[in-house]
Amino acid sequence: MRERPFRTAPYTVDAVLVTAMGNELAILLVRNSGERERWSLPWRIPQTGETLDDAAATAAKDALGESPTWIEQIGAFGDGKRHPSEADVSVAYLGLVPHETASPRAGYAWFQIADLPPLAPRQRAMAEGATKAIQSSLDQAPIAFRLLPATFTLSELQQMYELLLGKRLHKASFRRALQAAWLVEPMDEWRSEGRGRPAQLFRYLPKKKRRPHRGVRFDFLYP
Amino acid sequence: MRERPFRTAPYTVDAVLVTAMGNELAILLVRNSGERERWSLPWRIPQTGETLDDAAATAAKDALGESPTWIEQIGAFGDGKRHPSEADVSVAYLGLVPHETASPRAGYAWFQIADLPPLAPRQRAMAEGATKAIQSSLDQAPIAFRLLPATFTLSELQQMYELLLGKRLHKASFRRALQAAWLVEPMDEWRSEGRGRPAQLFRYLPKKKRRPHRGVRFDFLYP
DNA sequence: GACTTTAGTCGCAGAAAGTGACTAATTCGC
DNA sequence: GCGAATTAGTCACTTTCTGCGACTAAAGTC
Repeated sequence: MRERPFRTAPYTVDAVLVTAMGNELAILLVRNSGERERWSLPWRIPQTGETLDDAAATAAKDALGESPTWIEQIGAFGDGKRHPSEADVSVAYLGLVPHETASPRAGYAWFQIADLPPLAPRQRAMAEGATKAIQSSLDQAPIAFRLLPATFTLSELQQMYELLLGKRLHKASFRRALQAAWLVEPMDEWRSEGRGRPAQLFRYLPKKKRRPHRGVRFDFLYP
Repeated sequence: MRERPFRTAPYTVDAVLVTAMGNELAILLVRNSGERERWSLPWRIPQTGETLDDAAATAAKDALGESPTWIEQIGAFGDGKRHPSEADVSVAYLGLVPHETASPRAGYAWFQIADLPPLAPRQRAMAEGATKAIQSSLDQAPIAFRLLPATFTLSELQQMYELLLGKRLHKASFRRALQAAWLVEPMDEWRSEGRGRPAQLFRYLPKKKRRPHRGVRFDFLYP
């Protein structure tokens, strides 16, 4: 079983880079060299000595010029579906980028998640896996904060949550919950957005207090 | 970059099979052939045409004689750490087994999760990844039910949750939450466990009603 | 038959969430 | 300059949920 020779790269690392564009999530794709209107996720074959995480970070940096504010592996995809490379397994990473600071390099472009061009089947599965990962870790990880710039208004934060959750939230409840969770810290700055009262700026407040959880919540999503 | 020849198997699929033994979670390990007291996770190199999921199911079946009640990929592990094979990446799967019905084949044995023998570094990482996966999807997936036999008493279910959560729960609150979530269906059977009033048997009730969720819960676990 | 043990329920007090109405600070139209 | 419009931020009330102690129920033990 060992010493079996392999002729193509055994696996790739693919990056699903996500940002919030307007009122939609968007994914970064790269135009396939040679083919006219074929796009794919940015991917990379790890070099010897390069870890999976390294390879994902490099693929992201090649695409964006800078590192995502969040990057996390979402799993290995294989199962016979086709991929731009000939590898039979790809390891997918989810990367989050604030849209304000994200300027893709030449050949790369953002596509709204609901309106993706045709992709190789395995890459489509990875894109779907990424959106599921966002959904499921939305209340486990600071997803929304990583899609926003370092400072933001509470209205912007609420809009981001509404986008991610796909539903409207009540302002007072949202802010109460936010305060209870000690997630955010006010700055001494205000921003005036044209009309209306200026909004105070906040920033994400990491570490710190973990609130005591209360009882079990049977909010199962699986059947 | 392509056409680079590989001399060893490019990747393995490793199964972290978990059960609840007494008051502890336990993992199934297999004794390494040749070496006296070295153990490892059950693993397998996918054959051509075999998907990752297939390979994990096969590894689990080889170990237990039957399929786990739950199996799920938890990610790819690599990053230079050593593995029994020479592959540089392994894809880990978490499998759950009710202890009552799990009888390992020869060469396999359960080890309490807090008291594992030395493992290859990558396999240790996978075992830790599996326990983290259990923690984080405990309220997303019917983990507890997959560690119990098909029918169980509510006290058994509560004990399983207490084991998984690592804390005691209040009986009345537990049952109220359970009822609100429509997760469980009473049978027309009772079981008498020696002393005390006999307990009614229940079974897991899949599909069906999804309760309307309420507002955001900022119960972040990450810093 | 009294006592112990486990199963299962009730109901209250306090905490948290849903919601509409209110105040505050700015720009725009005139 | 001033009122309308717009966005930010807070308050107070109602409804729902949770923690918890105390209770009833049905079995075995001695």
